[in-house]
Amino acid sequence: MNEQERVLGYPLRRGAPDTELSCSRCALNRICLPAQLTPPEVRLLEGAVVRGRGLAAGARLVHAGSPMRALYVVRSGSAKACAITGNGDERVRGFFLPGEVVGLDAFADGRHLCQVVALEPLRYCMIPIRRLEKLMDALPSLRCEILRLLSRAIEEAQRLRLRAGFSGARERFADFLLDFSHRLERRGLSATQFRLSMSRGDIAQHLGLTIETVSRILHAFTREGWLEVHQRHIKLLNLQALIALRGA
Amino acid sequence: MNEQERVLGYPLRRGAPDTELSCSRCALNRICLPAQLTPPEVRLLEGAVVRGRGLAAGARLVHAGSPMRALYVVRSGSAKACAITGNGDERVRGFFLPGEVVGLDAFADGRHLCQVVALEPLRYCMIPIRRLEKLMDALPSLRCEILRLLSRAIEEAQRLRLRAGFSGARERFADFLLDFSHRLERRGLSATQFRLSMSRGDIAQHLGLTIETVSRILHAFTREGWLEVHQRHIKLLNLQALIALRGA
DNA sequence: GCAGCGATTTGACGCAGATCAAATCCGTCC
DNA sequence: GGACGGATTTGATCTGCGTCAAATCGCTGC
Repeated sequence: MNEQERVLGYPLRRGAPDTELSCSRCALNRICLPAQLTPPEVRLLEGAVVRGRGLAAGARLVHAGSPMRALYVVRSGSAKACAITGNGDERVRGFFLPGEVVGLDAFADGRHLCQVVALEPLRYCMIPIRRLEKLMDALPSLRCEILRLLSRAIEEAQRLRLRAGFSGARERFADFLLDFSHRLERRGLSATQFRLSMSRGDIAQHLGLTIETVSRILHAFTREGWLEVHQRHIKLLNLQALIALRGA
Repeated sequence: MNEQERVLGYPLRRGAPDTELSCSRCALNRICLPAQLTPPEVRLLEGAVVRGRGLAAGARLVHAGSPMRALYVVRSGSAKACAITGNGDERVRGFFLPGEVVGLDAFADGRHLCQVVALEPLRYCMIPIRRLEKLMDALPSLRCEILRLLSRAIEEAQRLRLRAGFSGARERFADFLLDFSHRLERRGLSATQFRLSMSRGDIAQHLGLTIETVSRILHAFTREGWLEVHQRHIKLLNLQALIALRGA
């Protein structure tokens, strides 16, 4: 399989030119923003969407502190959001997979507080914020969808916060793996075999652990027969064990 | 000073009947929802606001899993939001002070995922969700304000998550005290002398610590001359030390 | 005033995970 | 191919905070 055509395992249709821009025919449209919209509404949305240039791994999709110009949606590849601390080092706040919306935290004061960095070659769509506002006036269902997305992000952040506060390293890591697996599955990819697009350091940051601990846990899970690791490739062998560990 | 008139230190104007319902004359209107609205817009909002009955300490403002019927705003008193785990025990997600909006996390699927419990006698306003939606159609600036609130809640939750993952117990506790102090100050109350309306257990839950650790840290801070404690009353003596500890 | 009970404090101890250090792996550039 | 540098693994040690246990405080009702 040509690696160019399977960035993060996401299949690009051969012959579908990259310049094509149609939410209705996009393979992500069940996951992405238009999921709840009627076909005529989707057509209005399409008119507002701009296709971004591709980004190389390591390039920034949004810069910390930059004014909010648009919402972004990952088309292929993946990215991480990082807050920058006073000392200049970064804290990984989260990861974005295809179909996920980037930039929701910038409504608060019109600026992006995190930088968003491509973890691998990244393609994306964007909806300029002015057009989005006009569209929200015209389409109450789009407005609702945006509210839902924001609300879900709150829910998710709070869940992660409680996880960070209350569970041990193994639980957190199991939860991370299961969450990643679940998100891939929703995109029609394998829930049990995948490549982690982020470094051990990024995972550790995200979970509030050290690199060493992440490495040791991975080793421990392997020893227990719950998974196999080869570099960044993961094969989950015992989902039940991971689910039991995470708790409910 | 009559305790009835100073719930959480928030002064109720004598002679202002509790049945009064006017956002424009409400002492909280610089903090609450209408902060960004023009006077005519506020009048429209007023028409949608319903005054809730008072709640006794320990009573629930919203029940976990109940359908979202309204957004609530604390008028006086304070409350905590708790997630209920599979085992039935609660995890404190956050606290609400006068002027703060309760229920934003319910947009995601139309149900409240947390219960919200009064920590002391509580009075509140509510905006039925149907009316709110109509108002958002009519008032783009209200829609923006709601987006801002949601976005700020994401930001806050993520900040707390990173805090839980990366800093030690002392740092977390200093951050908690400073946050509480800051929120009181915004309400025109003392930033250095206040009563914590929640139990040590609630604080511990919220910070991902144990009761014993909270107690010990309070003791340690006292020994270092940074604050004085008498039951739930706190007097901060050295804000700079706390700020330095929290980090930036 | 006193009994009773939950909330809080204090002390002793153990462990999970951080920290420090060194070895090894892997991709990349000459 | 060989050398370099960053990423990852592995090992040894240290420590902050959780856990368990007991004492003390402060409110409520009698």
